[in-house]
Amino acid sequence: MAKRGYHHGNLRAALVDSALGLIEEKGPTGFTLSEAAKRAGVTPAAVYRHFGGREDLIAEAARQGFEIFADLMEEAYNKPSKSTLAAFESVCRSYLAFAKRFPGHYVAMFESNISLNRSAELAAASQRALGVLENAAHDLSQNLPPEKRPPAMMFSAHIWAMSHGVVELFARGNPGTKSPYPPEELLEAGIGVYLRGLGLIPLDE
Amino acid sequence: MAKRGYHHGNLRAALVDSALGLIEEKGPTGFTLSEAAKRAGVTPAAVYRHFGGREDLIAEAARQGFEIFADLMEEAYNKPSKSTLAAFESVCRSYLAFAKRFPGHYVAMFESNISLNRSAELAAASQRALGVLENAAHDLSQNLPPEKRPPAMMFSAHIWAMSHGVVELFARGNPGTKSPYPPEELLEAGIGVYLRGLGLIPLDE
DNA sequence: TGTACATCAGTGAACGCGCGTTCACTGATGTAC
DNA sequence: TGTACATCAGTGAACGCGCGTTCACTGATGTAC
Repeated sequence: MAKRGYHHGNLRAALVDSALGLIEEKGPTGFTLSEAAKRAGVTPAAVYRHFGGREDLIAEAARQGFEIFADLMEEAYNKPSKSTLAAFESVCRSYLAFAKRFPGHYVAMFESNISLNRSAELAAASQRALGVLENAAHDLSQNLPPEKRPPAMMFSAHIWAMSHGVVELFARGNPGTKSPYPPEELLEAGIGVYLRGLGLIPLDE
Repeated sequence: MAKRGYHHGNLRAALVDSALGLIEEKGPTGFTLSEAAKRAGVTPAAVYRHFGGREDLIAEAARQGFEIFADLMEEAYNKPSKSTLAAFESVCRSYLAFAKRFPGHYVAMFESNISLNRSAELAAASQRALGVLENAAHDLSQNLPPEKRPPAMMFSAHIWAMSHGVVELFARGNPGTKSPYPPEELLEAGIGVYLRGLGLIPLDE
């Protein structure tokens, strides 16, 4: 990111970065505006040139997270592949990949108690991300005869729930909980079973 | 709970209760030792007669939560029912029922960043609860021929993940997210699909 | 039943701390001439 | 190219606050006689 500002260069971006680092290292509670400012090499007061306050900074981190999240899932979905099934599974893999690669973002998005309606931009970004998943689910469900087709929204909610559950329970270095299986394997298997249950994968495959 | 103490009666229990109320109302961050003491009608310093400190109080709330959780799931599982399938589904329903009925406990257990190994009692309680779910999954999987049988641990991890995901994403009055379906319905349907995928429910049922 | 005593749950004051936020300021940068 | 000026990003000090924790204490309770 090129310097463009007056003194710091791009303090706004640097603040978001330190916030993400803090969240990642210390959990959602571990983030403080003052500490984020300190990490960016700046006085706490300087933050107020770029953000309305503590919450706005978290919200911006979450917003960026949803944008990246949506991009990654979109990329996975649009990657040329043999089938809608393969495309869908690729999207699911990218869910977990995102959570592991951008843990700070993930926490800001889902564990910081930020309202997704706090700003229009945040709401739009989160809807875009969830929309990708829902689209993938919708397209895949077209492989089923109409009478066996689940509502796309329910379908994607199930996938989302299982993915989120795996991330929260098994993908974190959760103190005291050790995962019985690698999270990728666990999620892949779980979604496989679920898709079989819908009739989207033959039972004996 | 009968009075049994000297001055307050049973301050220890009262403190856990106020902590749970606070967590429920204000989220995991909203809990402070001082406020919990105040709600129990007592000076913050009094807390130290009963707990090592702030974290110990949360840990005790979580421990009690796991005990209740385990009891409820056990009860659901041991309730006489037509089949292992019915018993299993009953356990799943009790998962969500617990989360809705004891939201403070649920948060203390899963969102407070308490290590489950912080004390032997907490570890035991959490293992007991998860053990019930794993047993139910194990018993149900016996309905399958051995070569199609999933490892009980993976089976129960999937159910746990989906249940937890539904709770976190759709069962909370999450600000900004509105659930597309009632969480009970969503979870019941999701688990139904999953069980079909394992071959535990006929596909056309 | 009455009294003296021991116990120990809860008090109240104090602590040092870091927090989010405010404000008048300063001084590096970009711009106009 | 050089100078004067305007801008505004970041400073530094200050604020009031509630936090978790400590400590010597006090006074209600239970107990021994």
